[in-house]
Amino acid sequence: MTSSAGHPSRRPTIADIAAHAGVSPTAVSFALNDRPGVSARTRTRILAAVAELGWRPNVAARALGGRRADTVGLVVTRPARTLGVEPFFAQLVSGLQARLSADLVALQLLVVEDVSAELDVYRRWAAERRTDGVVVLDLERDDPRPDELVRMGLPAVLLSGDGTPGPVPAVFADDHAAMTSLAEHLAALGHVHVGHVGGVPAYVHSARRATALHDAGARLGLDITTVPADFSQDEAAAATRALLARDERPTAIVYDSDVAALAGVTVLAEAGLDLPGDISVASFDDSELVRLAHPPLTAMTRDTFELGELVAGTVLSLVRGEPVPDVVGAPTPVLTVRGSTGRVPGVAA
Amino acid sequence: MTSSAGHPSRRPTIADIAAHAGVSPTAVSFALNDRPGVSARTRTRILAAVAELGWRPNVAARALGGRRADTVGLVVTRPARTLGVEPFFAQLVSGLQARLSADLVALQLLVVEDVSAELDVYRRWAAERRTDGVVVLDLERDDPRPDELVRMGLPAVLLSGDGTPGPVPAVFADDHAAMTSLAEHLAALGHVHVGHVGGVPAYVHSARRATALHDAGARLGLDITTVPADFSQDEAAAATRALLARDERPTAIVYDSDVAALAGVTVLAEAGLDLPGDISVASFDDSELVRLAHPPLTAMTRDTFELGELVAGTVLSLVRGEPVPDVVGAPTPVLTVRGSTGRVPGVAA
DNA sequence: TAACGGCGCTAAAGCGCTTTAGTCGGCGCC
DNA sequence: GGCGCCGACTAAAGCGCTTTAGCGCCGTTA
Repeated sequence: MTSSAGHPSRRPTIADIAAHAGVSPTAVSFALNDRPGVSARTRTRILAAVAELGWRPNVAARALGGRRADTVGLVVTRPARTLGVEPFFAQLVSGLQARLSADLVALQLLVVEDVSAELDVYRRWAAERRTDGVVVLDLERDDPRPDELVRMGLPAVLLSGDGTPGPVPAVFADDHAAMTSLAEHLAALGHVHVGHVGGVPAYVHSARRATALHDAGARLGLDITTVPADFSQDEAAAATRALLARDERPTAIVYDSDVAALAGVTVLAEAGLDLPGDISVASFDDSELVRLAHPPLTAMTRDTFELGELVAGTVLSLVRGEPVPDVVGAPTPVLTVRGSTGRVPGVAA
Repeated sequence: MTSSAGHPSRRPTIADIAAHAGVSPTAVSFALNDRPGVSARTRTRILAAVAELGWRPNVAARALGGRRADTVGLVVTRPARTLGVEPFFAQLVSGLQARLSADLVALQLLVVEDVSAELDVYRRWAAERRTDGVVVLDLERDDPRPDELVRMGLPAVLLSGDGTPGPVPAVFADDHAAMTSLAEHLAALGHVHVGHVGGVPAYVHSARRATALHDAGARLGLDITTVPADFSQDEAAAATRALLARDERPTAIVYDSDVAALAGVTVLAEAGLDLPGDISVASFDDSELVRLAHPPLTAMTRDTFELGELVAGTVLSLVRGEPVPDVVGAPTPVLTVRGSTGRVPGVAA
């Protein structure tokens, strides 16, 4: 198992394998990088030497020559602790990681306080040639990041956005269509007064979801009330209470995230409301959390792991200079009906 | 905001700032690395030039010179998708990240299939000088990783272990003591027949927990039945059903993880059992999931985020050659009693 | 006054790889 | 038969930084 003994072990360099194969380092480099200028015979001889000596590229040396760093970065601007709570992140990171590691590209993770710190990180990474590209989350209205990234020449892929082409490619899932189907589901169950615990209003995707719900509401004759909340469960709980306190108490509540939904369900339980007998609940994000709730929650299902893979694949293409569409379509979340939504109370089936 | 215009922007190198400050590159390097051989005057002049030109070190060049890569690695050997489910991981990673990024050290994440693939990754990282050190999880009995890591000279810190000094430093939380206090809690409530849905038996910490529970049981007169399960909720559910099917049905069940506990609770609910009226449930891992359950579950609480910070700090010390104790003590998880545990049914309070 | 030593600094080599600019020999062509 | 061309290969420079060796100067010491 151990490499052949002998000289006090020192990592073999391409000079070593060049000597071993009786060629120049240049030839080795060419052979390793599949470049022309080496005969098939020589190439096999070189690769044999590589295998025999157990050579591995020194990434630092490679990166120094202006090459790839074989690393993709992800900077998350959220309170560090929420990372551990939101299944979305963990799933996304798993997916990113899975796709990247298939190509032996590493994922670099960083959590920062705000967008300005995030931009600093990008600048540092670009300057240090630490990452070949980055994934950008939570696009905001008038977000400075895409333009800045273009300016500093750091390849980037946006997750989300509004589906319109921008300065950097975006992976886009149609939240609008998804939210519409949720609204239709509730309308079909006879609900009219629907509460909506939204996400951070500044986020483009949150805004899109709210808009979609209101659009669908107008069309279907629903009375939608959106109350924004941030990632915290406290805000989601407070928003739920606010909705319950309204004159026209909603008979159904839609939550923008699974964590918010769970917090909301707790409030509803404390208020003595039965699901779905007294009130229906749906979550926009599906996850383990939502499935494990009692009753399991109706939610918009999407494969976040797969989404991560898709995003990672897009970054890889971009980094390699392969053509990448301005907007990469991700599957639209699909409605999964579970026990938390039912017919509006007081109406015969 | 933008750097002063002029030459078609090119990253300033140490040569540029040397020219700008009127000294040699060597002097600049010395100044930047706080080495003697530069007068205070010159040093300030150099640092001023650095600031003015906005110089940033090129990590690749640094690493090439045999220096740090400023990166710490974490390889997780689990099915990639479970990563997104277990709050423990996400929290741990957040904590690691938080501590590392304070020192501008990056976290490299990789998920692999098995321990042999994990070792391959370590070998690659060591060969490529990609990471300065690694964090190792889920130690198993006769685990080859510590010795191998020592052999390849890659600094490593173990999370968990059994509290005895080994070839590499370990951060150790006393699961034994924690599990003991859980057992005492159940005994105090009058439970005698206690089920235990364990973790992966090969893991040292799972084994320790099981041992602790059985030890405490022997002392307190409990009848403990351990059924092992892996990370999957299916197995946890099956284990729960197995426990319910026993002649002497347990009046309380202890779960090794939060995810397992949630799956178990679902089974219990389906069986029409009321918590804690009919049966008590406790989870060894605390988390958001556990708190959001109905009723919220009694659990052993520890701050996993903080644990991550502690581990990261230990790796950093190790990498820098600072003295690190063989065993770094992490806080013992503390019992948090919630609504899921109550007096044994059929016994007067 | 000469020898010595230390300080402040520089020149130059080297880390492992890529890349540019060749060199050399053989082939086809007019 | 000389010319140009092409394929296979090499020499050498260069990426940005660290480090080793060494140089000149000044103050100290005998």
